[in-house]
Amino acid sequence: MSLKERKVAEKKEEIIRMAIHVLSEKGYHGTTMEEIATNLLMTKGTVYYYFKDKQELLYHSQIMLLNRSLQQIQEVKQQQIPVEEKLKKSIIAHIEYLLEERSGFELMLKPEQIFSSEQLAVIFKLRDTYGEFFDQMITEGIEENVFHAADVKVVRNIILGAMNWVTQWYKEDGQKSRKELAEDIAVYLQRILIKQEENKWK
Amino acid sequence: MSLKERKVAEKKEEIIRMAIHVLSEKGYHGTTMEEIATNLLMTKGTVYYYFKDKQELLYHSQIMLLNRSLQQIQEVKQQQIPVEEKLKKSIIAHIEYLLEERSGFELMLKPEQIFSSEQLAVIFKLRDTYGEFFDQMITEGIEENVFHAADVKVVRNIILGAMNWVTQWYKEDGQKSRKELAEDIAVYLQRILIKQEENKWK
DNA sequence: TAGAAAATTAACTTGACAGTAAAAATAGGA
DNA sequence: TCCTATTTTTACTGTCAAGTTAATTTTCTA
Repeated sequence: MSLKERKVAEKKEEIIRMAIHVLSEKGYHGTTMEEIATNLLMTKGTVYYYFKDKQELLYHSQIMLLNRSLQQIQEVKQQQIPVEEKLKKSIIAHIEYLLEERSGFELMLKPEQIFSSEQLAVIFKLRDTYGEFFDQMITEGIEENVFHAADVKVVRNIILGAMNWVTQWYKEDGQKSRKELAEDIAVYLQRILIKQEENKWK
Repeated sequence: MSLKERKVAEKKEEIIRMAIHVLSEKGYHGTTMEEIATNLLMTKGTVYYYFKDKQELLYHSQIMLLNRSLQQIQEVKQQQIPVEEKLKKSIIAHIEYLLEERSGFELMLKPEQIFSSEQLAVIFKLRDTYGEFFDQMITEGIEENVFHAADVKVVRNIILGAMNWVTQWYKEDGQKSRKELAEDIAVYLQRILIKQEENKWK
């Protein structure tokens, strides 16, 4: 029983991964169920055996991506390091993950066009939880007087925007590795918040 | 003759504007020519009379948006003000325009999925020109020693990303007006580059 | 190893939408 | 007012992809 269930789950995951892959290249409407299936050497019917319809498949793709992101940031959060370090690590982790999946994320842009309101509720909840992690870090930094006071929500979204935009312009051409890029961006974004060294001399 | 031509041009523009509007809500594949037409109280056939096909219509939508952006930033560029002010004004203008059209821009995200390579070349050229304005300001600021040295390309894209992301999260609910929001974001983004006041006291 | 349950396929239906073409309406000048 | 250009509509075709269904194959178990 559990074995069989695991097999089904595995298959589902396989399909979801491919869906993420294809969807990211062609967008929701540009992707056909047939194409997803063919890429996995199966037929459309099989995909429909595991997923009710295209929407549901895409929905699960989003959930998987979001959950993995959440897991990552949760790990960072638990570490016993200064808050500015946490923020930096979170930014780096986010960008690296984004570039790895360079993709699925891109269809997160207009979910209202696609999902049912129940599905949207779940997606937005997860997104929000993710965003709140950043809020917490920012607030913490402000309270500890490491960061400038700021409109937390605005700053959070500046950071998210700058990070998520990376897929739009970064080319994997060797100029800068993903890691280097992520670190650079983290440093620049930190500047928005961190109080300068100079203050310590006053 | 010229009068007739102007009439045609006006009609085309009317269609383009509606196309931008509908496309922005539903995305490229989610938008039908019929819908664009119906919204303008005309029939699909009329739209095809003015535009060869859907792709061409969308293409012209993009060009219009980009050209208007360019015009705006060019105006800012010509002003005789300090470079950090120029940057700030450019950011504010960009965000305000973005929120006004809250829309058409969103389909700029994956143009490769839609346009022919000739069309793409034009679009990318315009985009690039736009980006270069920011590069110039950043470089200028660094040379004048007003800004920190930085990887210009990375910083430019952080700024663009943070700005363009606004459509994803800003709600027109009165908490903050567009103008206030734009100004706040400009201030935060400036911090990435501007050398702090404190330096003057060293 | 028989036979049921699960998984897969092939062939089909359906609907939607891009694009077309010819007819109809509207204008504007002679 | 008639005639020609332009503009608009109507009704159509063709295609493509989502989703279905029944038949077939595979897998598992008693």
